[in-house]
Amino acid sequence: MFVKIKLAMKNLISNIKIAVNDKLYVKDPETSDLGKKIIQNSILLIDEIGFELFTFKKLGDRIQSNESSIYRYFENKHKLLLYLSSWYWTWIDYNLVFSITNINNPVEKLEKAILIVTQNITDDLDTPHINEEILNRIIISEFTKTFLTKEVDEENKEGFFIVYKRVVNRLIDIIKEVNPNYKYAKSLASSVVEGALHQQYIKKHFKTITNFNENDDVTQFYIELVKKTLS
Amino acid sequence: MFVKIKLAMKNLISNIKIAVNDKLYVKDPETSDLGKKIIQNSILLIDEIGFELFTFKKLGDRIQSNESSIYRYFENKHKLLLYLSSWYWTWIDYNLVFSITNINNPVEKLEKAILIVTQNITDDLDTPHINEEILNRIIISEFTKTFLTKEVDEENKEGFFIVYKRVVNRLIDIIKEVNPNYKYAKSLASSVVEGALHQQYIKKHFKTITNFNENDDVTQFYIELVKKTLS
DNA sequence: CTGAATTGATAGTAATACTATTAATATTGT
DNA sequence: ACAATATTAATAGTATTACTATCAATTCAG
Repeated sequence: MFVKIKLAMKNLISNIKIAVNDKLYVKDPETSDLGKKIIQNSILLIDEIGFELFTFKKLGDRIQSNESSIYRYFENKHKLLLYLSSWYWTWIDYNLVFSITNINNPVEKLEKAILIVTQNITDDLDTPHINEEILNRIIISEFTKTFLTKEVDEENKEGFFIVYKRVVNRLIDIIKEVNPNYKYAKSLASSVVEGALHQQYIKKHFKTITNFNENDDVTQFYIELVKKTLS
Repeated sequence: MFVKIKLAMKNLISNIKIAVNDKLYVKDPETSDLGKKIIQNSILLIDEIGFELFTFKKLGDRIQSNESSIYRYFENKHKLLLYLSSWYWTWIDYNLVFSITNINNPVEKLEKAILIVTQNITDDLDTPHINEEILNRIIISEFTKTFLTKEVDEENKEGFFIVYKRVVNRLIDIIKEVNPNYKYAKSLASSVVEGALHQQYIKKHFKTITNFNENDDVTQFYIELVKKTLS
């Protein structure tokens, strides 16, 4: 029965187009083949060579298209990364909402929510042109850079980070449900979401300062940490 | 008596040159006036315009020196940022070690250590050409970028991040002293050090997902979190 | 006070991050 | 089926960046 409901939800999600803030693109990449190719291959190329070395020229070469055509979809690579990030957090948000629907026990809800934001991601086959596992790797190594810029405040006002903050706010609400008297619900929630990305990064690159191996989930660490902090 | 010892230590620190991994520079900037000017003004300029827009040309203009002269000290701006970061973490490490010397109670040690890595920094007058308050702002907004690159693993092997990891390791040791049975000492310590930077950033830029105002210390949040987690 | 080291000035290169223009191709509406 | 329109491709061009190389000027040290 539970499985059936989950499948029904999954079907639902596969028909919902993930809507991204329209200030992030010049032309919506979801509306054309070239657009989808840009999204799909930018994810692969950024994963391969990193965001710093990624250019629209290289992407054009890879998809046998022209640099200038890519500029018709995105103003610059920073906006493209913001687009990919918004897409990712929207997808996480859907998963979060679905995973806690119909669950009434706050602690159970908390555990499910933490799982969603901390677990290792595998590809979601409902989105053929986007590989979530690879997108997750990009988020782990590149997302932080989207807001560590001189333009944060303007871009924040334009709503480029709302989806990310929405995910954090869902966690905040659940934390408050579990313990309405806890003083630092906001900081705890934002710590978990950002911290999970950092732990996933260092388990690959700074192995001496983490207790996890590359394939481990960091989930248990965060569930224990949050539950103890709220007790 | 305690104050006297602290002052004696402070005098000690003022005579100890903060040594930075010599692979990070071409010529040691501490050995010349121009070198010190480069350090001093790179901190100010990066703080003003951000690391992305910072160039050696602009720095040269500012210190009435030449771009090519700056290249005689640092290979590129990335190495310069790594230098500043190493300097910062070495300075934090000194402060950490001094603040816990002669303290035997592990919990007290823990609280002092967390204070050092989470508190708002003010200028240390023992280092005339380096303004720690501003350097701290740079670390908050730029340090994470030093390791979120495709070259992390090589640079990590070259030891560019040892001082940072040394600070984390000091915390790990103290955490283990407080609770030798806790399974995630490493991840907890690295979470606190990186998390504190993130909380300090968002209290300025993403105010809705933190419980702190710009001038608040995030220390209390972390002390409570760690103590509860270890209990 | 002379030779070595340091710094400054200038020039040059390849790559990046675009903009502009025009041509080629595909799509659509009637 | 065909003209109008939209989309994409190709090419060229610009300012800036991130350097390297060379040589002249200055400083410093024995």
